[in-house]
Amino acid sequence: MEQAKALNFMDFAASLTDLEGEAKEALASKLHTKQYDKGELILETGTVCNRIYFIDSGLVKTFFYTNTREFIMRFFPEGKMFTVLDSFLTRQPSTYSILTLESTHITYLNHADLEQLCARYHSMETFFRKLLSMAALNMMDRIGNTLEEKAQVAYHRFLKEQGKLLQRISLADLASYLGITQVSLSRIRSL
Amino acid sequence: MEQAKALNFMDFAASLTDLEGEAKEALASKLHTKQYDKGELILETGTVCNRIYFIDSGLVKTFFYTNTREFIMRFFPEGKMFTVLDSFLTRQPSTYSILTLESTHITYLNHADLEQLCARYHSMETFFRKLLSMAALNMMDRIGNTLEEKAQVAYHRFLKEQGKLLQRISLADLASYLGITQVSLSRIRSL
DNA sequence: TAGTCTTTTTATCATTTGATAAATGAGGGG
DNA sequence: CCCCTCATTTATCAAATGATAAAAAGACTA
Repeated sequence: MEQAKALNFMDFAASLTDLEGEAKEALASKLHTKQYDKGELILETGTVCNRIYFIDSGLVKTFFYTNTREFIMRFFPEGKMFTVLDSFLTRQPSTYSILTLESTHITYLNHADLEQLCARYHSMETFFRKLLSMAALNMMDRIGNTLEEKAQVAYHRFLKEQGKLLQRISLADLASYLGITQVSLSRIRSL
Repeated sequence: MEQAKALNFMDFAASLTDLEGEAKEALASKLHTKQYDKGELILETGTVCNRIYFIDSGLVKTFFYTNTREFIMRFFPEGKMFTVLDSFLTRQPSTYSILTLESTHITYLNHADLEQLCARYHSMETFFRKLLSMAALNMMDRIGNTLEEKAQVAYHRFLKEQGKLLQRISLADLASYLGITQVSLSRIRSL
């Protein structure tokens, strides 16, 4: 169920479901693109997330703040789809923000358009269902890991599973992804 | 998006989507029921989870082991649907087990039947999509909380949000849900 | 009621992590 | 090449949690 390496939104969709010609055209006609510089906010806390994004190139993080610290839900590099799922589904203001960690080019689809496409084309609903399945699986994994692991184990797991990303994110960001402080991560790395 | 209080599988499905008569009949014809005593395993680690469950009455936990401890993913009381999502979707052996904490009556649907229903009826696909949405939202919530919270805060949040359940589960189970030891939980409660 | 088993609490000590501050390192612009 | 800024590491101390053992409290049965 790992998402295939897709170059763009349409390929990605096709890798999940066979979209018949008509659905495919309808989907393509609803897509938009946008370019962000490094360090730009794609979505800000308190805003409803109206879009589902595909990353053509670049890297983003989804995160939230508490009183004292920042916590990162996930990183998304090129070839992945993402959104702030709770806000996107419930239409409520998001507690998460999205920030680009690199110059990033995205393709997106609006919530209303997706709903309409799902209502009209069974195959689009299948696509969306599989997308949600992947999202749910990823999150389930993350819960299990977060519950189970000491920071040290979590760090090494990250190295193994997403080591490539380490070249592209700061240690501060990795720490807040792991749920620890940057100082604590530095300590772990030195062992 | 909170699941409405449903008395049975069919009502639950209807609360999420309008199933047309034919789909409704097809679904109803695929449902099975089963009764478990308290403390019975509904699913054991290493087995593929082939079913999606609705709890007519009772209470279960989904959990996994590490070398040293047990961790609980979630509790599910009557009126809720659940499955071991990763195994159910990927068809791989589950790392989670399901155990009844009370005498429990369930209604279930097999994976193959669900797939078939989804392929045949657009409305069933919508139902499944919404089900996955709810599951994903719940898990997202849990990640955020797990990342963010100190055990003490997590305990009080649980009291507030699911306090009723506390009457029905052991403190040991609550501890492993919160990701701490039972001794640690006892300490927190005494503050 | 006494006895037994389970659950919960208390106590002690070692380990992990957070908070804070300071030192070191790396990169960029004058 | 020097200065500035930002990222990372190191050091110190306090707080939270885990591991272990033992005591206390409850639940159930004979």
